[in-house]
Amino acid sequence: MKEPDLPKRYEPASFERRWYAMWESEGYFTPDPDQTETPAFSIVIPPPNVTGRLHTGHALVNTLQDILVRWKRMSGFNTLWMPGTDHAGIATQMVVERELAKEGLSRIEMGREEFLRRVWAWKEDHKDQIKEQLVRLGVSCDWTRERFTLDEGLSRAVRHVFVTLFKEDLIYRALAMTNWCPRCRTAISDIEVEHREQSGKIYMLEYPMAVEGTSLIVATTRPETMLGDTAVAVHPEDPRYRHLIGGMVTLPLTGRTIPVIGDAILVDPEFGTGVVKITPAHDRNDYEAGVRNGLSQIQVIGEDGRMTAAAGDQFAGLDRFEARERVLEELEAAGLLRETKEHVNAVALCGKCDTIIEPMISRQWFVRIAPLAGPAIEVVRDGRVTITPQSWESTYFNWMENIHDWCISRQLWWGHRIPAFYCNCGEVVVSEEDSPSCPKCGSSDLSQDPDVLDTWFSSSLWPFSTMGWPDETRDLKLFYPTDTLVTGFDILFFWVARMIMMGIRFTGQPPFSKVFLNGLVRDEFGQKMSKSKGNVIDPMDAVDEMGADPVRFTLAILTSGRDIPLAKSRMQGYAAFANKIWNASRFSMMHIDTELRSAKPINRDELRMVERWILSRVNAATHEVNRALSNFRFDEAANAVYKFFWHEFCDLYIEMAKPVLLGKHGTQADQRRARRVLLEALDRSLRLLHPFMPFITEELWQKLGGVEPSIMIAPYPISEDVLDDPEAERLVTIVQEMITTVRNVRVERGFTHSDRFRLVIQADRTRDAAFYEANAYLLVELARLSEVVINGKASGDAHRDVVGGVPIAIDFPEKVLTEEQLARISRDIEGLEKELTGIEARLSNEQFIERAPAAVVDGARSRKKEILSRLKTLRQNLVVRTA
RNA sequence: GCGGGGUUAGCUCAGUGGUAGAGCGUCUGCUUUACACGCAGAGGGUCGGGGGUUCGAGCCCCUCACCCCGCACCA
Repeated sequence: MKEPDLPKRYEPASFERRWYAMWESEGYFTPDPDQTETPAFSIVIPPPNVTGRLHTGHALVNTLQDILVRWKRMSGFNTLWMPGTDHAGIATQMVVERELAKEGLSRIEMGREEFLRRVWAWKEDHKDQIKEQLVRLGVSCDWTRERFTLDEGLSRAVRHVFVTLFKEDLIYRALAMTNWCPRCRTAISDIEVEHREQSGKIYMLEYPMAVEGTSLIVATTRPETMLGDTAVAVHPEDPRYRHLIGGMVTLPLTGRTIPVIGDAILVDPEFGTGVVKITPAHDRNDYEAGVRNGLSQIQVIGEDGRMTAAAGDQFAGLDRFEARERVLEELEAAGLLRETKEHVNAVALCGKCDTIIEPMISRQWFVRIAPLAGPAIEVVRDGRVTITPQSWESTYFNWMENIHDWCISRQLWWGHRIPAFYCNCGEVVVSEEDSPSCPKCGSSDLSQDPDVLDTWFSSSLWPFSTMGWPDETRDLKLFYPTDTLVTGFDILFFWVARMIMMGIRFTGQPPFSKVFLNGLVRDEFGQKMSKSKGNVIDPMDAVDEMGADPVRFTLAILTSGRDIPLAKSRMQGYAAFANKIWNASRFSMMHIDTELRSAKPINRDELRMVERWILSRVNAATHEVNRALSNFRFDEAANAVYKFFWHEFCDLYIEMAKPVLLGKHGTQADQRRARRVLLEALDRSLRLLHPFMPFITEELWQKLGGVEPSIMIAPYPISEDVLDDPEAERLVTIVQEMITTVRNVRVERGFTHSDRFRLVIQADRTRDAAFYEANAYLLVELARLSEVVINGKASGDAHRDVVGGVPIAIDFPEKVLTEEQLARISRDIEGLEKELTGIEARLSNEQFIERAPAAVVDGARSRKKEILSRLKTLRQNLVVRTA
């Protein structure tokens, strides 16, 4: 035995950065471009915002990808994980505008060119932050291929797609009702609008009829829009009002008179007063009603959220919510505010800044999406693309089948500028060229559309634009379509669906065959993390505190397909696991020379039962980990390796191997063999663990003197049938249960750790008797016995039990039972009797015998036998004096 | 209104027809020479309520209750 060259505790800070630097400099993250024969495995990263910071959601999605990527790479695939970042139009522009505001600057004053220069500078300053944080996590992305959505190559792909879709009339420009964010000063698409229930007020306003002397009452939650009303509608069949159709009402505060119209689509006579005010310029339904009825549109709210001149002198320039108050005051004064009621409604908010959306008519670019959606629905239906968890497929279909055209123009400066050019002659030129000339009048004095594209437009091309498309590159040939996409369910519509549509349209294939949607990271009580709740866990703080491996392992073991309740205590628990791995390796190194790594293969015929057992168990864990990872069951995979390593390898195998390793039992040949098996089990364990805990496994592997230069390119264990050993599992399990029984009774009898007893095993079957004889030392050591007697005679007062069908007796120095043990035995007996009643009821049921599978019936019969034998034995224990 | 998910041990969650599980927490011992970030042992659940199918239901079907998440509507 020797002192290992290893600290007593797991100290991740001492090696994590070192190994990452080695992996990267050795080029292990970069696939071999010449290996066209090897099957490829590729993943593209969901690109984080270029100026963002890593949060727990990123930590999760990237840990999961890295587990898959490392697993596949070790399993022999030519593996590419494509990294990169997203320019994130609105988000980045907002951040930089905020920074400028601190200097008292605004982008408007600064101008487009200068502003963009500042954003690029900001991007350059921050672009490495996300990468550095991902590196701390240990992700094995191929950084030599790092991409950015505004790179020249990706921008070319964007222009090519835009122009192609425009030529096919799948992109068009139109005046339409759009969601306008007065704060971001841009239109946004429908899915960027969030709805939130809010309690507010609804107002009943009186609109006097111009001639009839009566009046109509309309209800509204947005009184300021009345300034832009151009009609009042009733249901054409409504007997209360239909005679008023064609008449006029005087629109209060404006002096305008507007018509009363009949519209069966807009008006539900059952709802409210049955009269609806129509503001075509500021409400989606009203807009459509306006188009149907040829009404004019009066824009009373401007792009900045302030009232326009058209709202009238007394309101112009007011913020829309100030205007609301003023309108109400004036109506009140005029006696036309008839009623104010509490009202709950869902307000539309900008998904980026929470500002209330103002519906506004504007000229925007749209993708005609239905023709693209059809094939994208098909590939999920026919299984060419699978979504896990599968329940998301219905959500996908539901959305795709009711999809609306996608507004892709944004009134921002940061992003891909729309490749449309306007000529003074009125011609619109859509071109991939930077400065096309007008095909109609020949002029070269065209002005480019000032707007940029929705960030998600470029994101939707990510799986192939990052690989050099539209050129036919080697990357595309080798790695496209990619294999798996891992991302959060929150961007299923924003990103996943659109990638599938664009991928099919432009490459003829869906961009990936499997989608794994991970849940939302929540706090330990299932609450959303938020700064205001103060329950946010910063993944980098956690990495600093505990190491990257425990953080990764925690995220993996919590990923079952639902939301992830992340708790500090969980991470601490898996930091303890890392320490366990560390110390088990440390123990092993006390017995293993590194040259054993090159030792000859294990001769299975020489193995002792416990050695056969541990190899069978490591094989079972190997099988389970591979199976679980294939099904994206990260929790099951992590659990399998955790349970195996801690509770089987450490708690049982190492303890069972100690007598031989320490030279207390067996020959020198036994000791050599035990070392070899210990190494084998540890080696396989570390490789199994590597995708989950890359750093600690590398550190330990290197200390063990691995054959390959790095564990990350060593082969991943695969299960081998030859290692499965049911006999060893059966016998060693019985030994374990015997040990537990002795320990248990020892405590209940009030004996201590150092008291030693004699154990008698009635092993009648000759083959098993030899096993117990040969392994008696295990029981002596682990159950702390004085001696084990096979088929001997126990004293009449010994504690008796039956373990795995084998009767045992523990000879205690006193025959006194404690109250506690008496109670325990009685409880055991009661439990067994209850179970017996159940089994007997089943066995006496003819239907059960007839219909249940034979294996189940046999199982019940042998269980009955076991219970009877155990009951008989346990009852003997009660026939003694009590204390 | 449409769709999806959930309700299992104190907490957070696994468990898709055959004798109820994990982590953390709790209780009791233990400085056993890899590890007290440890070892050993224990306690703790009529699997949301009701009904049905089945020889057998936490698991399948129906129904009720409550919770969560999308989408749509909201004058």
